[in-house]
Amino acid sequence: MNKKEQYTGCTISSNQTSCFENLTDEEKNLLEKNSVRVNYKKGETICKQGSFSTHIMFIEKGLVKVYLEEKTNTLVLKIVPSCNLLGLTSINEDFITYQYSALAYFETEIIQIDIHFFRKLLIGNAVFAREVINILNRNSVQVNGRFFCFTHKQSYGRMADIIICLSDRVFKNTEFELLLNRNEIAELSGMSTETVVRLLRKFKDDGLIETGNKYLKILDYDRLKIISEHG
Amino acid sequence: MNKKEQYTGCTISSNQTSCFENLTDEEKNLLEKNSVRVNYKKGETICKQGSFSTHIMFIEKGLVKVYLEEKTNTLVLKIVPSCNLLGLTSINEDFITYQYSALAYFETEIIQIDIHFFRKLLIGNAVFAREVINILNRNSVQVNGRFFCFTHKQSYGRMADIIICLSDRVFKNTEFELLLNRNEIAELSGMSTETVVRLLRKFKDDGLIETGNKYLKILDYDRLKIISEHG
DNA sequence: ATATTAAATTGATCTCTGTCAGGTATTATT
DNA sequence: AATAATACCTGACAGAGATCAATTTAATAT
Repeated sequence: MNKKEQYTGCTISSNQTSCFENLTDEEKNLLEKNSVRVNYKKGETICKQGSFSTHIMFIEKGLVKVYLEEKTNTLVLKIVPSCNLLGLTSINEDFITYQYSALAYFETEIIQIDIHFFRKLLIGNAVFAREVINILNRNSVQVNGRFFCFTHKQSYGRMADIIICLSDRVFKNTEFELLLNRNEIAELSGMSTETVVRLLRKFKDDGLIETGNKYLKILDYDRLKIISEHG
Repeated sequence: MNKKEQYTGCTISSNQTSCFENLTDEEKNLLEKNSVRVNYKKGETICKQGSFSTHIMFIEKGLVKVYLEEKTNTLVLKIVPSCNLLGLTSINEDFITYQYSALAYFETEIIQIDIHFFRKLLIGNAVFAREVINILNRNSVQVNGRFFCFTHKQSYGRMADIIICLSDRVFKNTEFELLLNRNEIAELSGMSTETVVRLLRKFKDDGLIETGNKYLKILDYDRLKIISEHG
């Protein structure tokens, strides 16, 4: 029987797509011709919500923050690692502009694929289209889970979530160099910077984690997990 | 130039799919054979999160609440009117169970389509697949907008949202019989029943709406709109 | 090394909104 | 019609977390 999954505020999809494997050699060739590689430095904007959507992006290397913005408000939808696609929403011609912004968390290499070409690929290759549907669905499920967490968990739980998430999915180690500052963690977990500071201190005082200068170490993974589930 | 859309907590997709128009006559025939019609009464469960996903559902008539649940918590993702599909997530074979629950708000007629057959349709007909992709994308955009609202707007704004939404999209009239009770409105707008009551009273006192026995009338649409945008 | 800017921290306060508890009105049932 | 059961309403209270202001620490530039 399936283990019943708990929702976590975790944003980082651990999925990696292999959708291009479904293309024929000829399609792959054409893909090559209709693509360009672009490198982004930490903090650079990869695509901007509201601007014309001219291409679909494939993350070749790096880590990308995908977020919504309106006035001064921001909502991080997901953090996307390498081997994932960005901008798929605009496959739909109703969405002539990007529906979200994306930004490089650090050094990131993107392959831009012409959107008209991408649409042609979809029409011409149903197996490929099917794989894209799968990607979209995995995405929704993940964002929905995050939505659930944001509305039902309080800060303790969300903080625990993000620590676990960083450990499990990004750095794959219980001890890691913390590349995000307090402000970025706040954004990710949907709370204020001050609250992040206070919670991290509390977790430290309680012996759950150890934090130093830009580094974080999990001391009591199990207890964090419990907080994640009940907080 | 495009008017810049504001996010609203509005849940009701005004989209209606016509994806089946892309099928050949033969496919339509097969579709007929692989489908059954089911009628649901108000409050009945149409599909249950966590149960095996055996079919995709098409809403022929009615109104459906789609929501996530975990323990005692609930999150309404969207309200879906007729001519829309449910359960598309499970096109992806990774999701052998439904990822959300759905319930009839009132008398609803559903066409259940065998999921294996639906998958075959997708593989066999790229135009159809493309339309399904469009549906999924419209869906995500809507749910994301709602996510944004829930995290950034406070109760006043969300309350205004829902009143406008009911008026514009469901009953298509500024005066309507309120089919939802306070508890259901609370669920929809992500707040407690008491808060809903208080806000409705406040809106009434401020001359924004008129409420009577199970009915609601908008008196000052423009001011509601302003509250929706700034609240 | 010093100055300047940015990030992290801490404390105090304040507000929104949920919870609880107790009402009244409305609807359903016998 | 009487009773039971919901739904609706109101007030009091409390707690989570945001905001503001001030200080310390770290990072960067001169």
